[in-house]
Amino acid sequence: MVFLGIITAPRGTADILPADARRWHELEEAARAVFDAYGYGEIRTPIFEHTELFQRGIGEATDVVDKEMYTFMDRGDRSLTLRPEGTAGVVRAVLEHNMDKGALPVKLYYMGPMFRYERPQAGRARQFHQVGAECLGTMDPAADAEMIRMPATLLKRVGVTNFEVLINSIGCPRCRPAYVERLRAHLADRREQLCASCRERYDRNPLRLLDCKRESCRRLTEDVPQLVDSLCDGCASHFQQVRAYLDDFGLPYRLAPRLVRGLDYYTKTVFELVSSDLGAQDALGGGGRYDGLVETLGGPPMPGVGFAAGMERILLVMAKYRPAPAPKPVDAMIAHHGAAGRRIAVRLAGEWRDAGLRVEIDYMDRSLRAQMKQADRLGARLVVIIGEDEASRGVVRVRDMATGEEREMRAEEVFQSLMQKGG
RNA sequence: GUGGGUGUAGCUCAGCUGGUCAGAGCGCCAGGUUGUGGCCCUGGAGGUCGUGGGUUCAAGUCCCAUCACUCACCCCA
Repeated sequence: MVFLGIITAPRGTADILPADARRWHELEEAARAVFDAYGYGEIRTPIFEHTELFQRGIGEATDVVDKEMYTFMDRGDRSLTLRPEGTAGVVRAVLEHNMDKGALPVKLYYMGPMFRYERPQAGRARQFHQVGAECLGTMDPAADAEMIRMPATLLKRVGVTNFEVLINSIGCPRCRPAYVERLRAHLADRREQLCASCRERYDRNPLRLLDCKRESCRRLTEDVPQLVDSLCDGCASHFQQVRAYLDDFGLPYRLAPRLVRGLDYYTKTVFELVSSDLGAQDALGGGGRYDGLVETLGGPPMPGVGFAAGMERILLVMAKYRPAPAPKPVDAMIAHHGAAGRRIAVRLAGEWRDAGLRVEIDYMDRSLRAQMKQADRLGARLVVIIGEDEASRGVVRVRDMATGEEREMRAEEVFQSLMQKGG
């Protein structure tokens, strides 16, 4: 396929062609409607940031920062990184524009491309898109509950109902260290039996031991103490309240004691929305509370909670349940023949388009027959025919494509009737 | 980074055990209708059989390498 010349899109990236773009629009519109209802405003942050933002925000020990970032030096010797997630950039912008000093909470949403250097597979790409929201400045468990409800609502809006909500609480800096020590102590004597990556996790990031998929590790950690049983009073109470709100919403969820998430900034509530319609990468979205992140990024102590969902993944599931939206039918195809006819056709097309009509015209010097075929393909409601004869007599011939009826009219009359029907 | 699968026209794919295997359907273009759509009929354009080596008298068809796609591990959205 590729020999001399043609260059393909880089690995893990994809073009979104018009037929797919229509699906994207559906999702984007649904998302904006949901965020709007919840009072979230859109924020658009840069696609690249200082590398340090992610190192500090996401955490050096995470896989994302450790081995998945697209990092490069620019011509001014700055280390920059294509954003691997959205939260760090949003928090940075909030601080940079002093939004933390205004009315709280700050409620923002975003959607756009993210970049992670990984091996592509079903539902995973190097450039992918996330839609997400952040709520900064409140500890209210209702904010956590809403942050779970928003993506759930969005999914339902676009016809995705086959998903499950998983939630857990991973505690806070007051109670988590103690738990981690209990966990280590519990596993100390069987440490050597863990898989290689779990042996490393034991030192670096013990919480991740909990979600190893390996059967052998599962067995070894089966009787390990549960995080939820080790929460401090504050975290336990917070988690209870979040669950109560979810119950009030009538939003079913499953407690997932081993759900921990791969980014360092999470505290208390963490959650994922997973679907069996996806492949091995089964998360449609996820998120949680991050009460230490703002401070980590140089701001004041300020709690926050957010979620992010993978747009391609949602689209993948959407496609299973919904037909692709058809392109909008054109209002009129202006078919022409001869030099005089073409001049009039081009002028009319321009004028009608200015008025908001969808008008097509032939540029290939095709026969009337071919132009009719084209009109049919485009779903044109009517075809306006302007040949030598019509041109010289100052009229146009109008064919109704549904009924096949045809008659002569003045161009202005056709325009008026199109405008009436179009509303 | 590690493993498995796949790679033939724009698209979906046939091509068995190496020797008319370079094909079909759809799509596209044109004609049947010297100014008229959807159906139908006819014709046409379009392919270094991913790429590079090798084995062989002969290779889409076997071997090796490489690239790409894909699925899984890992990790997550």
